[in-house]
Order: sequence, then structure tokens, then C-alpha cells
Amino acid sequence: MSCIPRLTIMLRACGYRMTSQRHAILQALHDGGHLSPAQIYQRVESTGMTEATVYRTLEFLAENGILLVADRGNGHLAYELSGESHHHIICRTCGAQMEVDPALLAPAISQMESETGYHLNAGHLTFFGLCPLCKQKPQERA
Amino acid sequence: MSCIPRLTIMLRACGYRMTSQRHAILQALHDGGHLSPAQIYQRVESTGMTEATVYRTLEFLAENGILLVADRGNGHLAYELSGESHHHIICRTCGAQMEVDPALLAPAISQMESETGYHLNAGHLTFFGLCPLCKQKPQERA
DNA sequence: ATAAATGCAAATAGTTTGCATGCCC
DNA sequence: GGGCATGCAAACTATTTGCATTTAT
Repeated sequence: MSCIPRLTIMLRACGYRMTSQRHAILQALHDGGHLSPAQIYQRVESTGMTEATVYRTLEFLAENGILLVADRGNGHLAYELSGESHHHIICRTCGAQMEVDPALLAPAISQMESETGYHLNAGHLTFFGLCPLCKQKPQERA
Repeated sequence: MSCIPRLTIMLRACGYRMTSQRHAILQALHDGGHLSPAQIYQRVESTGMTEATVYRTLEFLAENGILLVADRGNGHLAYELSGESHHHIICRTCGAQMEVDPALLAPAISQMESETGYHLNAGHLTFFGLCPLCKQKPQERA
């Protein structure tokens, strides 16, 4: 069910190559969804790939629009397959994540655009808060 | 016009101290508004303060609610004085920043809350896009 | 064949920590 | 005076880079 054949064609059209390492990283992101470089490395480590390759590949794929760079809000980047635009909410207490339909933000974004004159690329935002469970028992230390 | 005397009292009430280093960092953030650890260090370097102290102080002030941690979206954190809740838009091309009234997002946020069950702390968000100038001449390399 | 991509290893940047000393209250 | 805070230096983590080699096309 992976879209990797299509990505392979895209890359070749630009003179780039689909390698086993790129394939493994794309597969990891297809399975994992929203991962940091370290998490990706964990998942592909068994292939013998280097961390340097992970970083280089992520940068390459992001430059070519195949990955989106998201931000975990903790000072580190995360990556995921581009395509379905959506946002994340992360619980500050337990770390639970869920996706948010971008349609919910669309009105606010177009209003921000008209007020500021900026054109926003709000491709992938991360919000923070408390999940339903954690907001009941306030401030139980993780 | 600085609120440092008030912050001093807050700290003392918790048994903490207002030092020249903390004062300098607060002043830098008061003037600079929205700065990374490295930018803050640049501004206070002349006092002889160490980078370690900058990091420790920022963490301390953020823990005590005096600073907000924001996210530049580039994998690094930024800090600013808490108080006025607001958001930022940063131009991807030229780096220009502007503030956004949080009222614009309030409806979207309450809708997200009711759909997801999460309680959001959307204290400080960073959006990315193109500023009015840069969106006219598309993709002129910085 | 040839240019792109990888591995290896070292360099760099950013951040954190331990401990002795200094300074605020 | 007592304890919080800082400086110093080293450790640690995350990320980047150069160069020789491998590999996809």
C-alpha cells in the first residue's frame, strides 16, 4: 500500500536515485508517522545505515518535498511523509498525540492572512495541551 | 518601564534571588522580545556571564512562569517574557517577524478543544509563511 | 561509465552537569 | 551565616562535513 514506487519515479525524474536506505527511511515514516531523526535511526539501524545517512537523507527528502518537517516543540525536529496535511496535538503531561483536521484551522488562517498580509504555509502545526485523561487529574507528575 | 521589580518580588516570595545575571537576561528579553539562547548570550556576554548560566537561568525562569518557551520551528527553542499572550508569523524567505493577536485563533482553538476533548495551552505559537514583500517576488534566494 | 549516495570517522554546535566559590537576603 | 546562584571546565548529545568507496541508472 506504500506510495514508494511513485516517489521513485519522482526522484528519477530529477536525476536522483532510490536507494535501499531511502526506501527504508520512507518505510519507517510510513509505519511510524511522525518521527525524530533518532527514532528513525532506531528503526533502520538494523540495515547498517549510519546516522549521518539518516540526517542527509531526511534533509534531502524534505528539500524535495517528499517529507514535511514538523516541530515537536522541544527544540528538535520531526519528519513525516508529506501529502495529507494535518496538525498534531500533544499532551504535555503524558505525551499522547492525536491528529487534527486542518479544516478546523482554515478560517483562522485565512483571517490571519488578510489581517497581516502574509501568505501562510501552515502545512503542519503542533499544538500542546492536556489530553482528556490528564486534564481530569491535574498535574500528576509523569 | 521594566517589570523587573515586580519579578524580583515574585522570586523572593519563593525563596529565590534576583541576581545581576537574571536581571541582565530579563532586560535582554525585554528589549529583544523573542530570542534564542545564543542570541541572549550575545546580548549579555559583556557582563562576563557564562553560557551555562544563560541556559540554567532560562530554564529556571521558564519553570517559574516568568518566561515562555516558544519554538522557532527550526529545531531550537526561543524564550520571551510571559504576560501578553500572542503568536508570531515568521517569513520563510527574509525572516521578518510580526505578532498576531491571539483573538484571531480563539475560535479555532475552542473548536479544536470541543472536537478533540483536549484542553489546549496555545500560549505561544509560531506560524510560517511569506511576508507581503517576499510573496510578490517568489523564491528569491536570501 | 558516471554521477549520485553511502560509510566512516572526525569535527562542530548546542546543551547539560559537578564541584568549588561567590554573593544575595 | 546560610543557602541559592554562578563560573569554570568537562561531558554529553545532536548534527554536520570531507573524503574514499560503493551503487543506481
